[in-house]
Amino acid sequence: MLSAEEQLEIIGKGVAEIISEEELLKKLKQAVASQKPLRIKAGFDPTAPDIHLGHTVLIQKLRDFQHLGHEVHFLIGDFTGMIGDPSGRSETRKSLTQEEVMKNARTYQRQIFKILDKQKTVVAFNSTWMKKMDAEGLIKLCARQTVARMLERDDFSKRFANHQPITIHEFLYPLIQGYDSVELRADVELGGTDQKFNLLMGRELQRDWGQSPQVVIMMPLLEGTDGVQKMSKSYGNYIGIDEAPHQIYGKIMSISDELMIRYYILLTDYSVNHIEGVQQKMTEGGLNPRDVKKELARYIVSQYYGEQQTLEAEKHFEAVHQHRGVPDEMPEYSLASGSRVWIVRLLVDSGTVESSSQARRLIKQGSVSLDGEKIRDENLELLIDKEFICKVGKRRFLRIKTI
RNA sequence: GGUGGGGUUCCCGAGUGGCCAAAGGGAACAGACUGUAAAUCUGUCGGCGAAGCCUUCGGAGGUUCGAAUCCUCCCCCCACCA
Repeated sequence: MLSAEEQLEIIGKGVAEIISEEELLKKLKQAVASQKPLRIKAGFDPTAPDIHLGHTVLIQKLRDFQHLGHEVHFLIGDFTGMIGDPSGRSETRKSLTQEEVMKNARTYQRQIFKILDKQKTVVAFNSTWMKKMDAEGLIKLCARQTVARMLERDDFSKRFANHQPITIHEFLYPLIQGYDSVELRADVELGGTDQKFNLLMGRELQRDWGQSPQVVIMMPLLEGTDGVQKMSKSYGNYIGIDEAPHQIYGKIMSISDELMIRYYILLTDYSVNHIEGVQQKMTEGGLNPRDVKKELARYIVSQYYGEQQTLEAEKHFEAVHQHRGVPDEMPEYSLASGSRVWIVRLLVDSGTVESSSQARRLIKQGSVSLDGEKIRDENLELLIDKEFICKVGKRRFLRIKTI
């Protein structure tokens, strides 16, 4: 085990806030002295069954702890998932059914072990203890906090001020999340900055239950591909770690140059110094941002797929986007040899384009080409006598085969 | 329970009898450019083999030559008071 100070440095990289650093150092020292690993808790709401890069910021920090020899408790909030975390929400979340929650939880587990060491990870479900809690227990838990305290929370107070509804069960969420820390006897809990209130609740409840309060470590929220809103499935700006390698690669290449730096800081192990150096070189013109971005794309894809697939993803990108070429693989559509097909019909029937209106528009805009030749006539009747490659826009391809 | 305010195209949001397939913004898509699926600029942005026609403004009826707009009923949402 590394010394407490060395550990603190690794843990501290990239975090938004630690409450408190002194307490953490103290706990680390104790762990080193007693050779007893710390119990690290991170809770996940099984709402989005796809883990995306935003989640990985936190999971990678858990991995750091694992590497340092600590015990990671991956808590799946199957019970709280039925409430729906109100954090950062401007409206009440839909609650999930038991079935949905369990299905999502399974997917979660499969995905996190792309990053975490399965052998060293304890997976827990908060329904284990919450299902046993009776009404009396719940009321006693509720008695620990006041409405005023709840309303201190920024999202609640905003909603309250804006006269948006807050349902009472939403107040239970932070209480239960906090109580989970009691059950897990967590030494440290990790969460996003938006989780601050919930994380602090754990400290208070642990104190109430006579435990030493957990240290709270908050990770910054990763912006999605739009560069504005946090990465989230519901905003459609996410990059899922289950996506195809070339998809991940491409999505990373589509982020703005500015956002790329942020991704470097939160998603790679490069030191802040190194990243600033790269940034400097880019502004001076010594480095092409495109190449820097390609390196980021390689870095991330190779985390979830091997070298081989990463290289293929890059080749795909270079062929299709950089050199405006044709990918190796594309959807195929077969037609009888010698038949004649109206180009619009072909695009619609093959599923390349959604409607004939859209196909016409695209043709008018000069975005449809056959074997590299632009089509201008939307009434074109195509004679199917050989294999064609049809390209729509920059990245939609169709191979037309003959039978 | 009482009183007000709402539900418009993927999202936000304007529209209060014809000029409305419906302003504006965002997203998306396309073209140009490039250093890339960055940035920027320009355009497109319900459907139909495209002439015209059809469907769309919470739902169902109605008034009218004509309804997103007016009337009736219903459904849903929100606020204030209790």
